[in-house]
Amino acid sequence: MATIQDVAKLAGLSRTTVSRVINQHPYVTEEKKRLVSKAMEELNYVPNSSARRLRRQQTETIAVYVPRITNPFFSHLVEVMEKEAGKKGYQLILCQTRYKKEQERNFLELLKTKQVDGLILTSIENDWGQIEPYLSYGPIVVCNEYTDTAEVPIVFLNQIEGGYIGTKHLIDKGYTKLGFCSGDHKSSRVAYDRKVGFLKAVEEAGLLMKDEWFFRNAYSVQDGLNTFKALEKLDDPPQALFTGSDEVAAGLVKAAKDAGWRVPEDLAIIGFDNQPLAELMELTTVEQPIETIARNAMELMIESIQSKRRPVRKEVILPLRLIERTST
Amino acid sequence: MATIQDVAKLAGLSRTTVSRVINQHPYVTEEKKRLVSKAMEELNYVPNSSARRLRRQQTETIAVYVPRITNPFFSHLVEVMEKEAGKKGYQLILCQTRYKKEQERNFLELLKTKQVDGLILTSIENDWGQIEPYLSYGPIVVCNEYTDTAEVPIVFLNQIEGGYIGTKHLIDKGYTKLGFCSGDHKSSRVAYDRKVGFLKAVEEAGLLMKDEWFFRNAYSVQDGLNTFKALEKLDDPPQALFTGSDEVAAGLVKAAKDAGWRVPEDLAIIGFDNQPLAELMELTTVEQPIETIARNAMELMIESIQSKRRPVRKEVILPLRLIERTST
DNA sequence: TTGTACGCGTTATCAC
DNA sequence: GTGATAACGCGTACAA
Repeated sequence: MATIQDVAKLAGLSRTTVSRVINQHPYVTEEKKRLVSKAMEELNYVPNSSARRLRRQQTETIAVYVPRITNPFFSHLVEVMEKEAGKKGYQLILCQTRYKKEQERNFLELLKTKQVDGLILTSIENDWGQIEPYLSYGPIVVCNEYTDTAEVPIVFLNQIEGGYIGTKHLIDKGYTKLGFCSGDHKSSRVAYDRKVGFLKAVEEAGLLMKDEWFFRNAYSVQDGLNTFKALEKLDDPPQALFTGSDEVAAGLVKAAKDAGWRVPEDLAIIGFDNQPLAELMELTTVEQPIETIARNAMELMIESIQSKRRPVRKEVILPLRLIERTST
Repeated sequence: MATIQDVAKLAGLSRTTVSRVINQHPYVTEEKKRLVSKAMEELNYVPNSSARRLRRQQTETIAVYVPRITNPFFSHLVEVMEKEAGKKGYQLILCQTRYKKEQERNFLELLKTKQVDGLILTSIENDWGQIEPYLSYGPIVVCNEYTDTAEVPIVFLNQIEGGYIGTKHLIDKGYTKLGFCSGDHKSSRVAYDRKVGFLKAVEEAGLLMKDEWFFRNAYSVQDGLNTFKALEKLDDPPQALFTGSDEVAAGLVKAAKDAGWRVPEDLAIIGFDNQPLAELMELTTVEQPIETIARNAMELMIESIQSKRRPVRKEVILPLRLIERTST
């Protein structure tokens, strides 16, 4: 493997000059530039990035945390982020926390050991107090999930609004017995806020709720199938169900139909996200502007890295939109 | 940021000893070990990985190429790979080639510039001749896609068999006018071989084929929808359709039903992969053992990195399985 | 406009 | 057992 030294020798110049050519510094004669280029080509030279990283104290790499990449919401987020990062010359390291606190903490070491220039969190497993100290090692941007205390750029959606408009839609359709089904309300602010929006709409309409109409820890198609099994056993099941994702909604629709229920007559179901799946299953759903939040988050990240300022809290809140189909 | 030097000073020892403790070398007194550990903790010291990389000439990072991470087949592959890599202390850099030759070539520089220890390709856009030279910079493993000439470990599925059993199933069901719909047969060996298997079954049964029953460049749900629109216009459409993915099949089923066709009576459709989507849409499909190929590929990769042997061709071929549902 | 010399933080090689 | 010293490959004050 050729080094910068080899190139210098072959070109009959110093390492400095070669380095200047590589990094496009001014004050190098065209002639020497050519000389250097020729030598580089001849030796098939490429700068060693480890050395560069050490010298420059930066890696041009960003870590993105997601619970699982197979969740379509997160894979979409990552797709856009990778694309944006690539445009600016950054790479992405993929970190799947698998909804585990410990796994998330392990990945935090990436920042501490200078393997990456910054972190983008799309979900948060630990308390912010656990994460906050790592800010002294590099910037962190939060995207999708959010917390009140974090002094970092945060890009998120108005999930209270999301919960509200979805629920309002069900109410407008005439359903009076409403169920709520989502992920973990305890640790996830997203799920929590949607519930707030849901309850707001329910209250405004003066509807009654039952404890048994709340279902939690539902993330996947399979969870949707299971949720229906639970719902089916109730003496007084809800007529309509607000869910936290299209996958869960799709699972519910499938299970309901398999059991001979009609959708939406016997059970109306609303999803969240507007994935391709939602169109296939004819799900009414609340659309999230994934590309926009992903792009915004990546821009804020790169800005943070390059400005080297101490991060400040900065909220970017984007709107949601109802898409009506036949499941409600 | 504390360095190894700072730790050494605080502990009253040399850098060497500190390094020995960090890297668990033998021949260090328990007492000094404690001294060092204490100093490290006090200074909140963490080894700088850029320096380590430079010194050790390795990055403990692996690049994985996929066309797009939003394709569920590839996101599943990546999910498993990341998990396996993590177990062995490696990280994953995600590279989306977006089905573009140039994008793929750009990413090859990662290996050349020593940003990663190795490359796993799950799709191949360029001719192998373009990729082969990079083998001198580090190991490459091919997974899912394949080529005849590559002297590297390759983990793949018997796609001829896949095409055959799917088609045979359609024939056994009594369909005689069969269509074929997949990605690009030119560049993708996977698509090509499935077609070989398809034709083999068709020929064995002595069925006739029409050129207009072949549809190509179909990858997504949307492509499935479009394909139906094309099929619908034919004077003599096929009765059953073999497709290269569950997404395409799902799109077809949706479009067919929307147009008032019955599935499978008016048009039978078989998918490929057995994703959650296949269950939801009741698709008969050919199951691929994704986890197994992902795990195998990652193991071969890490083995290649650690053994530092010149790679040899090594095929790992795994079987496929038919899953019957109501779409056929 | 070009070159010299030093440092980035680690680890491997020798001595002792 | 422990420590000095020399790489690893690059970038940049500073000097010329």
